[in-house]
Amino acid sequence: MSDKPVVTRIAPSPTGAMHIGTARTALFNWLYARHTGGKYLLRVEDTDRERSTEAAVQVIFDGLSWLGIEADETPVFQASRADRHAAAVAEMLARGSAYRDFMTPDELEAERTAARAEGRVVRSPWREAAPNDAPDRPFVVRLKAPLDGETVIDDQVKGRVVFQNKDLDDLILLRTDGTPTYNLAVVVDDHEMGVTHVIRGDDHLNNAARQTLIYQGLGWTPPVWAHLPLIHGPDGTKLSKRHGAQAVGEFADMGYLPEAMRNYLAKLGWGHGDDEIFNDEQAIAWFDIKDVVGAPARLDWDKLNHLNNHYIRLAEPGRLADLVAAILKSRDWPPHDGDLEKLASVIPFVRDGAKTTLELADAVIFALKRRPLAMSDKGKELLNEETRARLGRLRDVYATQGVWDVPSLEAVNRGFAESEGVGLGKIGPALRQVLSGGSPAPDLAGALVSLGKDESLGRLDDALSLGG
RNA sequence: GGUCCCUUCGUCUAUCGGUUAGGACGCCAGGUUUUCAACCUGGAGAGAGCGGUUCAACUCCGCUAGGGACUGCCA
Repeated sequence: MSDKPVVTRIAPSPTGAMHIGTARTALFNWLYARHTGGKYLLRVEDTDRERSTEAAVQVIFDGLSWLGIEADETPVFQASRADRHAAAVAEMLARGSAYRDFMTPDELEAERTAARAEGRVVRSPWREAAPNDAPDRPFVVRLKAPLDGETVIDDQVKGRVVFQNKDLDDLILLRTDGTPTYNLAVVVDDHEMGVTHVIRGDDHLNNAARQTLIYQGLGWTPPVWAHLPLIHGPDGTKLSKRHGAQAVGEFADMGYLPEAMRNYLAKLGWGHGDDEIFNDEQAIAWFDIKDVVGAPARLDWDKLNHLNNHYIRLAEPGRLADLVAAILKSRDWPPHDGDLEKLASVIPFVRDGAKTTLELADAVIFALKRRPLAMSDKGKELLNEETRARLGRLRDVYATQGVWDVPSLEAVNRGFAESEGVGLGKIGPALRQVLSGGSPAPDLAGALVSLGKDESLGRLDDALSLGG
């Protein structure tokens, strides 16, 4: 709220996969920090020891670095800060803004039922108990929240949200085993990490009010809040596995480029006028939390594909070659010497129609095939006597062709068809089969160029000698 | 049940009370064409409903309906 430098953070919990919504939240935090010249931090919320695993932590690191949004400082692990959390609770106890609650699980359950029936919030009888009434049994520490008045969240996305304090319960700060709960840990960590802007999913909007009370109980100033709507599946329900993908890693495996994801995710819930395609510099220059849309957005595969295609067409062929090679390897495609170079030279001819690098991998196979190519049934059908003779003459034309590029070969093909007195339609399909062996391939000239003169002539010779 | 959030073309969105409600993806039609794409041109397509405030409402307010979140000693 002041002119302090902005500090944002992403605080995922390592529970197995990193949801794409978490990735977008990270993106927005990153964009806002960059936009304001502030810092963007990462904190791993691993206080749930049962679910947190090292592998799950790695998933978060991998997902974030794949997306290209690196934190400005080394990650903080929440579990390692337990002593700080405990100290904060001790402070609250001392200040009288927290109390020990000795309710048994059964009593709590009964109170919960009663409270719900009466349409009110759970209240503990220990809230006003004298300190020396303390029985000798396990207890939790609860926030002693105000019973009346209101708590206002001046949210940057949702606007002014007012909560009646009577509707806010005394949340648990420390569990029976002395470990801190999420709401306490978040407040303590955010405060001590110097976080100025908490930008997170709007499933936390209610928590913001209660966390504000904790800030007050500690005598601290709450951060600026910004609650982002969630990302839904194409059908408007919560995004889940059955929508095709949910985790960041899955998008990577499906052949999406990180810059395409960044552009697409940025456009989900935020926008800058009519701009659809923009790079990181533009996004950083334009981004402001205040422009984030308050309503949930649905994941639109068509649009993601469109953007991914755009970025595939922009990418360095060498980089795409590496990506495609990795995909082919995972399909047990045996690599040969020079394949990587071949890929880089072929990719420019086949990338226009590729929505993902998976499709790019499909599109490139025709060029990697080794002679002699197996002829498809369709190819055999097309190669009748007449066509065979014609391709023979075309082969001789190619043999004398010096400049082997797209414009020249297009001219050659047209000229040849003319000299034969037929349309290209009489030649193209058969030639395509001969060159590609029935695999998807670019247009004729593109196929010839990406194959190279020697390979093209070789494949022609193979086909023409077949059944002589 | 209680508290809170959300609601413009199929989808993502623009619109700071006055616009023929704009763009993008997708869709449809046509063009180009040797396949599939890509590409070019054109087209259809929206303010959830009902009240109110105002000279004027998609925009402000209220109600209803429909989605969603929270209501855990999970985060």
